[in-house]
Amino acid sequence: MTQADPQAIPSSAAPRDKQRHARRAAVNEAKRTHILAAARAVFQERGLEGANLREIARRAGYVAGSIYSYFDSKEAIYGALLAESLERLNAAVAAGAPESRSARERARGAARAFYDFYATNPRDLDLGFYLFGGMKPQGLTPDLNAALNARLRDALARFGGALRELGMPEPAARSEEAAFFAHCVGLLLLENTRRIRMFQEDPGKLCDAYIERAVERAEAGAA
Amino acid sequence: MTQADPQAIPSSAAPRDKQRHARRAAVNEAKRTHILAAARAVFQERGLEGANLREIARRAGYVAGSIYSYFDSKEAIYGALLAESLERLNAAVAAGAPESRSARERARGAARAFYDFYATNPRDLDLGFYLFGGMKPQGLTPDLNAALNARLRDALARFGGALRELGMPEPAARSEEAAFFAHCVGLLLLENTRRIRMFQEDPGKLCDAYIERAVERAEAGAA
Amino acid sequence: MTQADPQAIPSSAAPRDKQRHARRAAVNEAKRTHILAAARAVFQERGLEGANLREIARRAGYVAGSIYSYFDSKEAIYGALLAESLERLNAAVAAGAPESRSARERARGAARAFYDFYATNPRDLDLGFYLFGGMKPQGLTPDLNAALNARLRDALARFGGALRELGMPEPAARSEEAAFFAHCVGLLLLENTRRIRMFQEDPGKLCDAYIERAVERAEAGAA
Amino acid sequence: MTQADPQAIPSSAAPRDKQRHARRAAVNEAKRTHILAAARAVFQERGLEGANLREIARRAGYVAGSIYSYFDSKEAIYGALLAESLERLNAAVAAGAPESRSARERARGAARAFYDFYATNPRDLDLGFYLFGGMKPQGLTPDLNAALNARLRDALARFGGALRELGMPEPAARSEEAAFFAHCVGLLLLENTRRIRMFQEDPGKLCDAYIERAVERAEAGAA
DNA sequence: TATGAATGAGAGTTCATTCAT
DNA sequence: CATGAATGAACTCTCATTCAT
Repeated sequence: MTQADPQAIPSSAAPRDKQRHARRAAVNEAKRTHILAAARAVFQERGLEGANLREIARRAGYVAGSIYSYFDSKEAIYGALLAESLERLNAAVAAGAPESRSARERARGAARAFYDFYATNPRDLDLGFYLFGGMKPQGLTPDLNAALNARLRDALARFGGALRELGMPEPAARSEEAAFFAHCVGLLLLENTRRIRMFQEDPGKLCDAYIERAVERAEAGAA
Repeated sequence: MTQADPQAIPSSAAPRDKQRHARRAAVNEAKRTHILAAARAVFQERGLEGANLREIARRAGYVAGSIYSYFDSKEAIYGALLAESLERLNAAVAAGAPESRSARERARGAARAFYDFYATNPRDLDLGFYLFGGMKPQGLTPDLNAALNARLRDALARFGGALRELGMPEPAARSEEAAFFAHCVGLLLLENTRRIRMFQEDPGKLCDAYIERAVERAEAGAA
Repeated sequence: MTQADPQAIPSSAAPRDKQRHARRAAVNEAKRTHILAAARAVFQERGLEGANLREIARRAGYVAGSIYSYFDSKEAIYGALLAESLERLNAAVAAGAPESRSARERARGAARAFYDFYATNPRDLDLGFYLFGGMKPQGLTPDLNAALNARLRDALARFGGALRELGMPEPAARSEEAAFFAHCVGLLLLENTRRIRMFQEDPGKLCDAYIERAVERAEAGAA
Repeated sequence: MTQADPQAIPSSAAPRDKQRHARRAAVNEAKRTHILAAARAVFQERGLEGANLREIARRAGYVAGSIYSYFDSKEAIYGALLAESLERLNAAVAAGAPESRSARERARGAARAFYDFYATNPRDLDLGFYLFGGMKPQGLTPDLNAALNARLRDALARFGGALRELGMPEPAARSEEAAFFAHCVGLLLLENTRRIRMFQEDPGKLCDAYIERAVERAEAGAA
């Protein structure tokens, strides 16, 4: 409104602009985070199919159209949600494999934390697969995609690194990261779709058994 | 009109009705199959989310409403499609593990055929998980659900049976069926979502490696 | 921005919000009324069966989906229309039986106004009977139903009250309200369906005759 | 098909054609009646809104399209159904007012039978009003309309005639037929729409009271 | 910034009716 | 005569998105 004279307070004008900009960015980021929290809550309750912008906005205290000030599209919300989900995943895995433990314990802890994260938050898994499967181009740009992939690898690297420390040679360790990820995903899908019931198996125990075998192979130093 | 002597041409009057009825039933079945083929094609191109009745009907040469002469609802089409998919799966697995081969070969053949079936027809996998996850009650009745589960287990039993023959004890063999299924599903999802690229791994080779380890464990007679 | 001193301009800040809110509510109400008017027009031309949301919306200058910003469902429009219709009925009956007149005149005036209202607005009658007959639960909640019933009774009570003043004993007066309502409805239906033509009678005169007899009975103090 | 030589059997050819034609007409009529019975049953169970051709046909042992061999349209079925309904009404009224009784008894009996017919068969009333209100042109031709009106008047004439015998002068008696009809219709509608509940009155008793007053007026020889 | 009004496309489903067989 | 397949229009309702204010 009132245009401040830049010459009146010469040494503080630029910083003031910067400060204002920074504050605005911070506020904006906070609101985005708030909307994402609402979106996550909606997904948790209704799933991906049942979620819609109106409901997400309502939870965040907005009206549907207002969301577009913060996100370009519904798909963009999904993308942001996934990014944030992967941060939580990394935090969980890091917490499950403290540096203070032995390599064996870190391998087990990281792997189990990875599995538990998605077992406890099944909607995060839905989200990931929905997005990678069907998201529209503007929702998941190559850049974002690469960033998300990187964060997922980071999480798995905690497990892979421990296996390497235990003695697993290089090509095998990398393969094992992928294989373990696949195994988890499969088990989680079986659980989420209640498909596991038909086998009368406990997916958590199957995961533990898989982890144990991988650790054994690492210790044996073989592929 | 001309009253046919029932004894003169014994197998004519009633059979003619039967024949007509049979032909009608055959034609009807063919049309259902044709519609299902159209539905499968639509799924292949658009995925489950993008598919809609109008498009399915259009592909089959119908108008949307006409589909309801053959299927009670959209979900019923999905159910039929899944049932048929599982039949093809069983056929593929059976073909991949002929009785003439050794148990080891049958284990490998069945497992690999299972994986290849879904690797070659990724939409069949989508279908299965969509349906078991989100299908409406009237589309997937408990009866149908049980039947579908049974067919899936049939397919996996070829693998599990061979492992048992190789010496894998009981609780382990059953667990392995579930674990192998989960591993396949995970790998396939990684592949379908192009997520596997980030690991620069070949999912087929990862599957083979998994199978090989399972066969070794079976031959070692351990869990 | 400019922090207004609450004491300086006492009736400005909060009231401005209130005013805006009030104006918005008024505009909203006006639009609802406008849609209801369109709906009433459609009913008048096409009847209840022929009416559909698209047409109602089109008349109101909207697209079908837009109506849902103002009404939850088609049935809700009907409900609102009926409520509003009953208000007009009460106003008409009240105008037809001013307090300044004698009881006899008020009985005649109220009864005749009741009849005339529906004779002049035949679709209001259709509406009432359609709704009470076939409306879906969410369209006519028990609460709304009770409220509507009450308003109808209010209108009839003007007639019944005057009869009581004229000397009609209690159980008879209440019965007469129902009987008169029935008589009106019957005559109106005969007129609306052009069925009255076959009797070559004037329904208005038949109504007057009925009213006259009721008034006489009231004055005779008998049932 | 084979054209019979009219000269070969001179005295029987024409009659034979007539007989065949008559038999065909009879069969046709029987089938129409059968379909109407099915339609009536469907209406009784589902009401006019819930009824549809497929269901009517199904009940009659036909397929929807087959109905068009016997009726030009759905509306034509309704028209025929109403015609038949009026026949049953006349039969009921005649039975309720035997010639052997006194004029007073016949007046009461005819009126009450009229009311009871529709009170017992509410769908017949729906039918009548639906048709006269909204039926498409081809469903209710002027001829049919006139015929239906005539049969309705026949039924009411039993009541009006008895009033005349009791001493009601001409213009009044005719008016009373219309007025009584209107009163019945109103009461029946109140009952069918459960609207009568709000008055806590018994519609049958209200009808009796109305009849009694009409009879009294007839005996008093006044309008 | 946030609103709320409005849109337009599209969804699944129902139904009376037609017509070749 | 009866069928069954097929049609096309119509229905209510949902939703992401846009835009003036």
